[in-house]
Amino acid sequence: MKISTRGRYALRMMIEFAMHPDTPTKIVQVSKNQGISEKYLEQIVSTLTKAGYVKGIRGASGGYMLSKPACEYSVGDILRVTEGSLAPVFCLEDGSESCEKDKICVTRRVFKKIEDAINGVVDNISLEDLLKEELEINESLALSSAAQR
Amino acid sequence: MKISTRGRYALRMMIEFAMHPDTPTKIVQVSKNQGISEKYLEQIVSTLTKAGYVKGIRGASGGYMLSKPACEYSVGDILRVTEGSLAPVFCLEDGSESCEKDKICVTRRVFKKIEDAINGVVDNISLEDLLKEELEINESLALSSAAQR
DNA sequence: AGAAAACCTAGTAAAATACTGTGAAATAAT
DNA sequence: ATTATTTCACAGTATTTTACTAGGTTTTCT
Repeated sequence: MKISTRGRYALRMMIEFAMHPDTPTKIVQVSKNQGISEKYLEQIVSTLTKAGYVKGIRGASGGYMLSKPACEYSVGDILRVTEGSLAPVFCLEDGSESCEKDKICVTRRVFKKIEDAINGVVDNISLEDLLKEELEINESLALSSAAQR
Repeated sequence: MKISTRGRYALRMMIEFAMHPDTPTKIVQVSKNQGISEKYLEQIVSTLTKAGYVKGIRGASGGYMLSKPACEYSVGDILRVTEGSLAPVFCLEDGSESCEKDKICVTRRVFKKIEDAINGVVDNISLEDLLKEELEINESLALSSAAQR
């Protein structure tokens, strides 16, 4: 019952992209800032581009940019596309041929409630929300380190 | 982001135990009813006994019994003990030495909210609730099959 | 005594996870 | 035009987790 590195790294990468929405962000920069392997980030970002969430710009001075403003992404969007699905059991996933016991299964109902609860959280937090929190934290860190001098 | 068979099977097994709270239920019976390997169920039930959730009675005419009334188990109890944890990331787990970025991490907050949401669901459904639903379904199935004659 | 159950420990095949590696294609800077 | 820089694409691999299987011991009822 864990969110994998793919989803977690994707979130952190998207926040990086959201920080300079007008200039492309390079993978190598994200890698350095976040301490995550470049190659692995490339792989993850490719699912984001395929989903149309980011635009890749090739060549020197290239990088990645969000294709929409940060407020239009939910955490759920990002996690679902990178994780594959947030359903806690396979029988709740979209394409799954419902396991015949469909309407008989009491545990299925429990899992549906769990799924709804998860979606309720992640669909109500936007990338912009994360960005704002991140900026607030960075600010307060800058202030406290300035105070130490 | 999936609940494993251990957790799912444990729930179904506990429902079986809850159905005859006064007589021991044999693993072989659960196995037949649920179509799950005996040996695997044995392994799962051992974590339930170690947690004190069920009592094993050895010997012929033995089996397993709930150690408390069904209303005193939450689905969360059962899932947590069999799954290990329901935290969506390792850094939220009990014994984990919080990853230094503790208070700086914006994504951690998201994951905490997810965890809280999951717990909110599973801690508010009791084994008795599941049992009742199960019995209702069985009844309606019996009625409809009787009507066919 | 014998059968039937729980209990215990170890092993194992398959899948998923978390990467690494190689190189091609596009673009900007020189 | 060439070179450097970046995304892009695809393949490979080590580790971990999952989902079991297997064999045997112990306890207790009949």
